[in-house]
Amino acid sequence: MTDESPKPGLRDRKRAATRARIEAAAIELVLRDGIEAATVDAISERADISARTFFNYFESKDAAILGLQPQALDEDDLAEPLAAADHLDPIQAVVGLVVATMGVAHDGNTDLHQQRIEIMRRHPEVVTSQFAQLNARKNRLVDHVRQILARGGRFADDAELSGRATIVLALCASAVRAAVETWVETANASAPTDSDAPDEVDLIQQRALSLITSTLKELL
Amino acid sequence: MTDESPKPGLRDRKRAATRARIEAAAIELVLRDGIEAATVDAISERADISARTFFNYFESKDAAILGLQPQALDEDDLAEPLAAADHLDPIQAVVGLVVATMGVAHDGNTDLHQQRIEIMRRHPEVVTSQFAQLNARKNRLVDHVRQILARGGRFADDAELSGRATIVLALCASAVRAAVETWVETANASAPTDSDAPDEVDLIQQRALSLITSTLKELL
DNA sequence: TTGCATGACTGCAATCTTGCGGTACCGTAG
DNA sequence: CTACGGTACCGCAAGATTGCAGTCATGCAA
Repeated sequence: MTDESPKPGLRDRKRAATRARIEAAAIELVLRDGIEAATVDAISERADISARTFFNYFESKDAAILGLQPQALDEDDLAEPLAAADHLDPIQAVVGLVVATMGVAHDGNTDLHQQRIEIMRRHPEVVTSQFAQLNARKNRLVDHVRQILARGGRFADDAELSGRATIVLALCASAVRAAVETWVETANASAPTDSDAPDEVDLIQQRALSLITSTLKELL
Repeated sequence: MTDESPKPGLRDRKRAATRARIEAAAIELVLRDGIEAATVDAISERADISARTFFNYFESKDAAILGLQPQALDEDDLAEPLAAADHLDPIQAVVGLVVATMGVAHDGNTDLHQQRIEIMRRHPEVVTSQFAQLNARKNRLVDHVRQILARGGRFADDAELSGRATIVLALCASAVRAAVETWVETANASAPTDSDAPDEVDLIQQRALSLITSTLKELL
């Protein structure tokens, strides 16, 4: 939407275009034929690429449907919250890491966004399947969280500490999950969102955060 | 090993035998060639069945390697802990459900058991991949846990309640996971277990339970 | 003993996903 | 303008998994 980089070069422009074509094709086909009938081959054909290239752009069919970036999660992404963690209480520190890692991203495209919401309503499995990725991401944090917990010095042996860290992260992942799922359910009942919900994603984010902090308060 | 049912009928005996053959073949091949080289086709061939039949006995290659039953999880399995839940405090009630659902089963065959431990040491991914199943199982409990939590009457709105239930169950699943994983890690360091560890599985079980209860105490 | 309903086993085809190797194209240094 | 390094794309094949439909064995009733 904004014009941060005026012209990223032909290569990148083409790549972005292809990516957009895949996302659009995926959404259209899923909405039209259902999620089973929308095969990778079909989506790829509609996007004018080979099936092989499809997986060059998205990690999985589901990721393409939801438009999820590969989310490389370099150490860079963690640098800032980790630095901040030093002078925060454990709860805020953990929350910072989680937000940096598991944040529900969404680009500016409202059309696609609305259609994806519709897809999640019709096919809750896609959402579910993405939590696996979220869990994987979680594992990269366990060491950091362990250090944060260690600072508190409340957990004696190493196993206890590791267990706690794992549990705390699972809790965060589940909070995100629970927030998304209850939102999908309730949204299911009400009419398809028109314009009165400017940013449902933010609402999910908030709900998850509130769940997380309220639960962490009792754990840390 | 014991003689509970004298003769379950030819059909069932054959089925059990086939199952055992698959388990043995899977373990042998994995230990000999590594987990990648031990394809479903290879295992099936060695067990004298078709690849299709393989998936008739086990939900996945990993399940076969670890010898995991499909774990139908009928309502029957839940009947007893649910009945008991009525007159227990929430913590004990939840623990009862979790044990009934996520228990780490192992049959009496010590040979296979030892070999599986060795496999888990060499290929931690197999273990990891099984937690997906554990998560799936978890979802069937969320309603029951919600009711248990509701009895306490400490959570106002419905969303809060659902969120809590989801989180509590994630916590339990993670505790099991953490227990298994730290065990695999530490076992990694020490020499291959000989005979001094009569029942490592029980140790895991205990460790998980201790983690669960200690954490639940702070949440409920 | 015979016959039928049920469950077991199988081959086949479709899907998703990944690794490998080869070809075409973009950006840029000379 | 041209050659070169790096990407992008592509086809191919293997591997896990599932649905479908046909065949055969088993358990039980007549």
